Amino acid sequence: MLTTLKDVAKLANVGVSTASYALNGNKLIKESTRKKVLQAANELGYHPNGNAKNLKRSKNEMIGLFISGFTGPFFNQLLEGIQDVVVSHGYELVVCASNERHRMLTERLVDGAIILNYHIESELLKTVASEKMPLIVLDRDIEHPHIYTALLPNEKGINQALKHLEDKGHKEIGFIAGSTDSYDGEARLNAFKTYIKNHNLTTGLNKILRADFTEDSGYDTMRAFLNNSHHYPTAFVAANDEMAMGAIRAIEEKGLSVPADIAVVGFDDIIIAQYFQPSITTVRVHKKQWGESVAEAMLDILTGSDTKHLMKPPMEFIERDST
Amino acid sequence: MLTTLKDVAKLANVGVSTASYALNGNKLIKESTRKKVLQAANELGYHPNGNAKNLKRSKNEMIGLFISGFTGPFFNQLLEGIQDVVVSHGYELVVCASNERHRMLTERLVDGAIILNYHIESELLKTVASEKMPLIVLDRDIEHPHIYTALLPNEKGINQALKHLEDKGHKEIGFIAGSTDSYDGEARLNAFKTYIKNHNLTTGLNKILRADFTEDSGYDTMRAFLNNSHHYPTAFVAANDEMAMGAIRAIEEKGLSVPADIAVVGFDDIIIAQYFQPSITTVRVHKKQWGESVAEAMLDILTGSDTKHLMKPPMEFIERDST
DNA sequence: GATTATTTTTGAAACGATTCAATTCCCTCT
DNA sequence: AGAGGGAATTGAATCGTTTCAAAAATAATC
Repeated sequence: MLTTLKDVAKLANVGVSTASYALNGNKLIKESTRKKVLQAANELGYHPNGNAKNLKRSKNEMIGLFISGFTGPFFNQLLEGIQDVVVSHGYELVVCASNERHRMLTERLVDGAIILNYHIESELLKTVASEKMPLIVLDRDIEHPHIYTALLPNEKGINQALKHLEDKGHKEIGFIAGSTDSYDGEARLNAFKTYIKNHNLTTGLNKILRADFTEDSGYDTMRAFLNNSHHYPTAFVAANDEMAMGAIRAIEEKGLSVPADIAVVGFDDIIIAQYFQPSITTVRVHKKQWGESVAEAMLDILTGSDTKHLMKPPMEFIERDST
Repeated sequence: MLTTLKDVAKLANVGVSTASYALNGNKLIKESTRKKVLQAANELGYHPNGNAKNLKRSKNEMIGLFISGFTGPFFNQLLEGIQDVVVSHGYELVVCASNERHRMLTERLVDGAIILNYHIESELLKTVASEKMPLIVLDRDIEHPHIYTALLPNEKGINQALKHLEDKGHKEIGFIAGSTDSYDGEARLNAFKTYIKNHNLTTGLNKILRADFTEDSGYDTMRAFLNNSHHYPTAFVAANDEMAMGAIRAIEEKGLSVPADIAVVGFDDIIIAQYFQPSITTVRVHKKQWGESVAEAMLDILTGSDTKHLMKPPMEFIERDST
């Protein structure tokens, strides 16, 4: 059997409550007995049982980030930002990528959760969010007293991209959309549609290609499109960089040139975007800053000081060789 | 107050033990009462308290991966591999990046842990490893009945790289090492030294540059080296791809050409390696497979079937334009 | 030296589940 | 109608902590 607080107490020859106080640095305990207890704990290699502790305390000092998977180069920077802030406040961060049960979340093993996982249903989120466990969602919009929302300024980004293309003289612009269950993806698509309509640019439903955020899907979709159409827009906006890269591959394979024949702009500014040939014009999302501000907000919420941190992360348009 | 099992029981008008059995699908409970309980639980939005549950059951059905941070493109694929296997076995995976306390680990909030975090001291690991919580370490070698080791075949990789350079006619080869607290980094360095000695190749201590795994450090170190030396090796092996990239930048900036003047080979085969100009010759580590086999091993250990899964992940030499 | 403060220490009651052992139901069978 | 037996239910103990309220030990006061 693993060593427990009782064992420590026995060895140190004190009551278990004394042992507990001693280990937790309660100043009521005499220095000499604290020494005894510490010594005993050390000798036995004692570590407290977190489940028991958290159960009694009814808090975990732990905040969770729930994502859908570790694929894609997008997460790292966001994670870094969150991580930095969380640990600097004495909490710990756990990252869970799950697609079915989400026990860390539902069983309240964290004090607060940041959600970026479209697998988790909004209904579920509503039943777990509470005073004791606030949520910040990054990938949807939910109305609930304990669910906070931190969305990307997708519309602004798309507008900047389109403005740029318009300035370059493009009149007919297509869009490569991601899978429909992505909030951000659809937000970008909608922003695109609105802009096109308001600016009297030419496009048609058939110029809105549907892929699924992966590079391969971008390639496949663009390839299929070019094979079936004798006429094509002079520019495309993709809902993320990966698809932009795939599309460019397909375009070049078809003997057309980027950006001369077709310009392509991506979204996110993942690291490879600058190394790709041609380097990709894109909308940079400041992921690390986003992470930081989200984490700050969470900590504010947890410590009661109601938050002003939930501002949208800045976006920046980056012009490179693909336009 | 949050809703507890007792609340559910009361609403369903049954004893709390009945409620517990009902929710856990125990076949002793009559179908009609189970319905009642489920209904009540649903109505109250009940989710069990994980801490209480895990405390009583004394298991968490959760395995932890402990890494030092989310920086660097190395982790994603490893993570993916682990994640896939873990969830397909009904466990959940939590990833923790901590550098001080490691509560998830020490407080036994996971049933098993995979360690790739040089911040965690081996002494600590020895005090937490136990029958109830086995460890697999990926970044060191520990002798302990409940700590298993899964290291990369660094030596093999380095040998392949050097053989390749030798075949290309290089006689004098340098090495760009990472920071000294990395087990893999030092293993690569040592493999390099041994090979050089055994094959009578020329090098000197001054041809072993010391950087810290980041691209910038590779750049700085190589730049400093070239500025101070009138003579340089015709090839360098770097302990990872990032540093190789940095070094190449410095070399080209100096007006020398890669690979004509100096050939460079990296290690890991991170995604950018193939996009970089020139694309980087490197030793591919099959990170996803590595992750998978490690996870398989962990599950084997946890379910008692003692493991045969701990084989070293395959490595593959990839020749590209930088040599 | 008895009384009152002041430190220290401690047993016992939570926390919210699971699960054993005992009880209550409900049938079926003499 | 009473006994016997399986099915269904349940109270109570338990997991390993924290923490309250009370006891014990020590020091201070008159």
